[in-house]
Amino acid sequence: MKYLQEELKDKLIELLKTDFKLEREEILFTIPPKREFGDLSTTIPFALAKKEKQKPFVIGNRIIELIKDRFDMFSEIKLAGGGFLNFTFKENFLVNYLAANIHRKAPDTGLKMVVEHTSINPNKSAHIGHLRNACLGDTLANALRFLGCELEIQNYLDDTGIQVADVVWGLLYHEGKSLEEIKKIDQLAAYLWYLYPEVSKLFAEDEKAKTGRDEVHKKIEEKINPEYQVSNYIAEEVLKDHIRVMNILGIRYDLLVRESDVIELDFFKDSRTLMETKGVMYPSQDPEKKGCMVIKYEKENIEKIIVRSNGTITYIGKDIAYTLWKVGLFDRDFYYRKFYTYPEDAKEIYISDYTPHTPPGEPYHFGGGESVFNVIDVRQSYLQNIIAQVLAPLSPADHRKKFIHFSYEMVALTPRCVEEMGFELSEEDKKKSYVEVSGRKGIAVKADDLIDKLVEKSLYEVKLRHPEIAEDAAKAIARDIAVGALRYFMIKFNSNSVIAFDFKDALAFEGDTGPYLQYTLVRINSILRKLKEAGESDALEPGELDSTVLDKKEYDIFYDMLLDLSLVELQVELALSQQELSGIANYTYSLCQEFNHFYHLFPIKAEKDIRLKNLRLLLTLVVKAKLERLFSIMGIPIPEKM
RNA sequence: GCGCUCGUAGCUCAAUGGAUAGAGCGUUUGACUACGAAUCAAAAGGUUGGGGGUUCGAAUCCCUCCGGGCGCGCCA
Repeated sequence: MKYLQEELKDKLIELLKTDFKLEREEILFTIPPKREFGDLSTTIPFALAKKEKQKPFVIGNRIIELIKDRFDMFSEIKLAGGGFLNFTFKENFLVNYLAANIHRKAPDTGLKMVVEHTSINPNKSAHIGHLRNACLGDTLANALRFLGCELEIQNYLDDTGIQVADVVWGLLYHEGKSLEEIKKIDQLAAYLWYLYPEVSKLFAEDEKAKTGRDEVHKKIEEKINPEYQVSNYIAEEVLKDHIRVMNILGIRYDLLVRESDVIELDFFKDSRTLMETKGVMYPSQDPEKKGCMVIKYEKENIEKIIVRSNGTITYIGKDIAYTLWKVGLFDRDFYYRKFYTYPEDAKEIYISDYTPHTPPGEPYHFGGGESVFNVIDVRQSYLQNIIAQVLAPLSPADHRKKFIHFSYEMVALTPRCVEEMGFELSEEDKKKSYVEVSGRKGIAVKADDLIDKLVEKSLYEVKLRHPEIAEDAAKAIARDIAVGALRYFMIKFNSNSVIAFDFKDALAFEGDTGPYLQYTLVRINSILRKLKEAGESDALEPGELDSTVLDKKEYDIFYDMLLDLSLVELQVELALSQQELSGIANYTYSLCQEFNHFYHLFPIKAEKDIRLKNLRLLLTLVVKAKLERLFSIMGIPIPEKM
């Protein structure tokens, strides 16, 4: 079932089509700043005025002539402010509409979307920058799911890169450990968190160490032991640690893809054929790039190397091959095996492999998405633009696949935060508003450490408020609050603004924070529970609702909320079309603010007038239903109490 | 050098080219004998970095200057 504004758009286009050419995208519904202007506002007359070369109010009046008396739900359609086309709902239309559609869901689109996120180098623990990636990626996937898409979540594992070789060298030759000894290391990812900066420093200073590392890298590529075994062991162990941390935040994956398998199974062969057939890739005529296969990067009118003169494939080439597989542009496929089982519900994650593990007859349907979303920070924009440009002409003209770089800015640290963690800063860095996170330098906040601090603080707050509560129950609540705080913090900022991380802000539980949202919903649940305990109904009585019984003050607040609540689907759609998930967070926050305001003014349980009580209960139920949907999109858990 | 991006209240940030630029934190003041105070109410706080332009309308688009950040390899 389509939601309200979607139906309105369809009908407007239909009614106006003989007189005006109106695109769907030109119809934007907003809520007017003043109630007397109406309930819903559009700027259609302004948009058409430009095309028709007429005054907005002339166009507006023509539109009104065409559409008046054609809508049952409106009592008035009028022009205001020189060209705003404003609609006013009939008395009680909206309240009854929302009451009838509390649990409505978007219809299935039948479209499969592939979202790749997290994709952390498997050589150390995750840090806060990775948390932003995973929180955005998971929220993106949930938002798409909310709008009726089928989702596949992939996590790409760069197991052939130099970063893994760095720590393999560190363990084998710097620390002189054997594979057996390495296997005995407890919390390997965290161990490597400290080893990685240590060896990175050595590579910068000591040529011999660097040469040793390069040899290790080569041996890994050639599958020579013990380097190869150690590298595999590390990559998988660290990956499991990343999966564990993200699972704490409710972030999960369907498939892990190893770069080594993309290479081993020669996915590039198929993408090469495709690119050459379509003339996208060709031998360079540039003497400096003699013997290289290149593509033309239109934006800068330069050639980018895909195959080096020695026949090896560049990073861009590998990424193009993987991306082509993701959108299903060739038949070649990975082998798969089960890699990890989530302890809570036994759900499996699969991993790619280059040798057969697939039991005969067991079908796999990974890859082949309608659209592919790559959640990667803005520093990869250059590369992602190239991939997008290459991909466009390779998919059939009648069925263009979409490749979307879901870009966001990095998480940095405030100088104060860096100093608090005990690092020395240069005078120059101290003056900066933020310092870039660097796993290589060790200047970073480990995801586990941040989560621990959040849990510790929320546990303290929970015990303060509920001293009677059992330790286990308190801890479970504290975890929910910590997760809510973190996930909200990671998506509330615009994606193209740098988060200057500071513990003070990240640990805030008041105001514009996750716990504020949670508190609103926990209290709603508490009200409904108390109603039930008192033997009253916590569900809505059937029958027509009449909001005219409310006095003016209450009616105004009540009606504003109804209008805002009617925009949920629109807000989620808008966030996706703008690639700006913070809109979902901001919208949810404003709904909570409105409800908290309402709650303080007007009692629900204690109200004696049954008509008032029923209306307030309806509002509470609608807010609850909408908040639950929004929370699940953002991955914010709902604690029992707090 | 070229490309991308940011500059909004003391601080951290919102604002689909729209109607009077909004929140939180902090400051000052008030509200728990109440459906939960992780809450609510109120006050103070703004030349949206400067200048020009486009538009019925600009924080938003264009130009320019100033000040930050990031990216641009036969690395990954």
